[in-house]
Amino acid sequence: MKILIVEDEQGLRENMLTYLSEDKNVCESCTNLADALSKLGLYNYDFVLLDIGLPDGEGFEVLRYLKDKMREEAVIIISARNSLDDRIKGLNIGADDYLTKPFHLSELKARIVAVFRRKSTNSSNKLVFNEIVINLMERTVTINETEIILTRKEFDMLLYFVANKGKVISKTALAEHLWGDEMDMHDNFDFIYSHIKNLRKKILDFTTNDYLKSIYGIGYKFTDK
Amino acid sequence: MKILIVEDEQGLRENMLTYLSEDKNVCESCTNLADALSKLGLYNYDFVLLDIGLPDGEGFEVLRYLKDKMREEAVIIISARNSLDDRIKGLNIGADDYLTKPFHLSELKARIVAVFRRKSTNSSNKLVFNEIVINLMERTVTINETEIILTRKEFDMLLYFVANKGKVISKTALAEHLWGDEMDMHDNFDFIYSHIKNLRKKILDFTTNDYLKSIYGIGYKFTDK
DNA sequence: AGTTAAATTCAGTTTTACTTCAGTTTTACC
DNA sequence: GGTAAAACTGAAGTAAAACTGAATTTAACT
Repeated sequence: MKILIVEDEQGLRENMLTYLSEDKNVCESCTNLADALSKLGLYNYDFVLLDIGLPDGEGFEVLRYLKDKMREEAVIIISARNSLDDRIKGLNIGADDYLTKPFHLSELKARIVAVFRRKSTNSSNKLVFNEIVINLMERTVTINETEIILTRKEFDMLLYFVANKGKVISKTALAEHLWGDEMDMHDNFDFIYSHIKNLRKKILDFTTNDYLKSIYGIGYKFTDK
Repeated sequence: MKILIVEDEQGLRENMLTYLSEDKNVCESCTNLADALSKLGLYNYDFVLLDIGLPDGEGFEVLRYLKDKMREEAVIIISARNSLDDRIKGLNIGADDYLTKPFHLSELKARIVAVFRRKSTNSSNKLVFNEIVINLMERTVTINETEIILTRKEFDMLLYFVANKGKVISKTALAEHLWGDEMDMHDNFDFIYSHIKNLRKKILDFTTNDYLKSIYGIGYKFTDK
């Protein structure tokens, strides 16, 4: 595989370089943001190992660049900080995994293999909204890495909401999406109230943000912010 | 949304009226060409659902009228004939969609939504007036990047004002747009005063410009400058 | 079949927006 | 400036909408 290593610490960079090269990988490295973006502009890689704290900016820029250009490179973030925010931010912008310094080179290799397998089986089809991660293939939802168990209706409901993130969804539109338009619910939204309530409860058990806002008289809105 | 239904078949007309009213639309209806033109002369609508075969003429006249006056109303033609000619003729004169009887009311609604989305996405979803940004899909209003929470009536009111930016809106026109013409408010504008007051207050909490000017004895005017 | 979970209904409660009202301020016109 | 109509204001009442917990019905899975 062709791997780009973006890391300013000389020792770590050279260790990764030699260690990964032993496994028949083609490795290149650079020490700052500008060089990384320039290299990515010239070549395609299979993997980018990305330090966040770089001398000329944050590694997130690379992620944004790749996401913006719809590039296929797998990215593993390598960061000194172990904050949840950075981890989630990285995964949000499209990173595939996250590694905190210090780490064993063997762990790095294991993660590369794992990410590669996940990407090639194409089951990494996930939607990320802050601490909420929705895996479409597995039909699972995790919040802060703990899975919440949703029923069919709850999951479909959540999907419809996130598919229309930010937009206001009327209760009738919701009903039509979930039950089809044959359903006549003359002014009876009890079951919607019920499902909304249950979905909200499950979400609020693991995060304090209210993602599902009510718009009085209009409907509901799923929001990121 | 404010919808005008032009349909001479009593059953169908009443069905559409009740069905669409359920979705918080303000609906009015008439049964012939003359009334339709008269109503369009008096009020603005968001949508016109237009039957072609009317007792006193062809619905195409309405389309010509709207086109001639450069009106913004979206038009969905409803016709018993399924001839390609009519369809083409209608779309040529400026109809946005075409529906052949008989049809399901759910299909009508789906088309209304689709036409509305097409119309609104074509003309950049967001309305911007200096520091005020109105997002129709999200049903949000931000002033200097902070969101202000508006109720239904406040939001609809604001929309009506900005749609008629610079023009003076009489209180009766405002009342008719927001409540439909069934509402009789014999010289009692208390609720308008109330809503205006609340809307103004919310706006003035975040900007010092008075966008909503009162024209004594006449009405109100939303202005940019 | 029987068991469990999910979907829906129900009745009672809380919340919210809309309207009304009474009192005050502003405006146009004499 | 005085006056009456028009416009505004804060607060209170009211009905609709939304929410809730639990009960019931329905569907799903051995």
